[in-house]
Amino acid sequence: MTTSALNILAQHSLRKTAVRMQVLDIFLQSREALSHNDIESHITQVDRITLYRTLKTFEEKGLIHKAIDGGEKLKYALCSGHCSEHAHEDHHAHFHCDQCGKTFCIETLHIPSVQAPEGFQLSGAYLVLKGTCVSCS
Amino acid sequence: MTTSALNILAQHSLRKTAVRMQVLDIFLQSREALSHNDIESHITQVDRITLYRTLKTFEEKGLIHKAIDGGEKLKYALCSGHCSEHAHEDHHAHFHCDQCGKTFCIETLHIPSVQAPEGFQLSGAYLVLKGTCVSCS
DNA sequence: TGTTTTATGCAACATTGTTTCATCTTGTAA
DNA sequence: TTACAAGATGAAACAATGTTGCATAAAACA
Repeated sequence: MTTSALNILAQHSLRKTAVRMQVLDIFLQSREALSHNDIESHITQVDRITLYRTLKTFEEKGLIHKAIDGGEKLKYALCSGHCSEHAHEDHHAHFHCDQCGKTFCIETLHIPSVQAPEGFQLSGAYLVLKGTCVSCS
Repeated sequence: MTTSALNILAQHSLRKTAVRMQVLDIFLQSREALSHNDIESHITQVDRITLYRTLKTFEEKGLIHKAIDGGEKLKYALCSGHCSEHAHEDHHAHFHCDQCGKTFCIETLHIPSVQAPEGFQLSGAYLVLKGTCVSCS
């Protein structure tokens, strides 16, 4: 299995540290995208600054991706396995619940291909669904 | 014509004030979505707090809508006419330029209808395109 | 013109994010 | 195992962003 924190770090040539292991474990145990604040409140005594840097590193190296949800807070979710430093491949939609504010990756829903407007060059797209999630409805 | 700042305010039963007129004029003259900061730098001497409240009021009353662009900054754009306090109707995509960071409403591109995942109830969706805009390519 | 309602500006505060630097830890090689 | 170099962490200081309460000013209306 490749879904242990230790393996994920090794796969991306990142050093094993206490903070990184804890943060990865939180992501592995979570079904939803997490904001900086969410993570901070799950870990006992982690430095704010270190967490910012950890998330930044994880994103750059392809371990996690930003979950665009139209909300005011930036959230991250684990990449599904095929991402690397050079190519993020998160072509799925995200669902944002208006009630509880949680954000979920909808791996089964791919971004539909759209046509770029005249003169614009397209490099990617986000699709965000909003409404009420399973737990809230 | 209904596209003067004064008319827009009247249509939404909002008082005519200096700040509101200035902010609306900036939106009317802009082809792109504007962040709080963008607006602040276009107006000479406006109070930060007042601007926050003005934008909030405008959004609640249906004059402007949030332009979700996946960027770190919240941006707003003028609604196209059919919005009100009770129903925002901005079912178009937004384009975010990776180069200059500007965000444009793509009125001609409507959000495709998607199927909600099992157990989720859909109330709306955002579609964000990213790439290079006309001026930058 | 006077009164009521609403908007504004200021102060103070809360949250979020960044930079610099000294210290500690990890991985590696002797 | 130990020593070393690269990288990660934590603290302080700062910058940007956003909110709340309150006194004052302006707009709408009788």
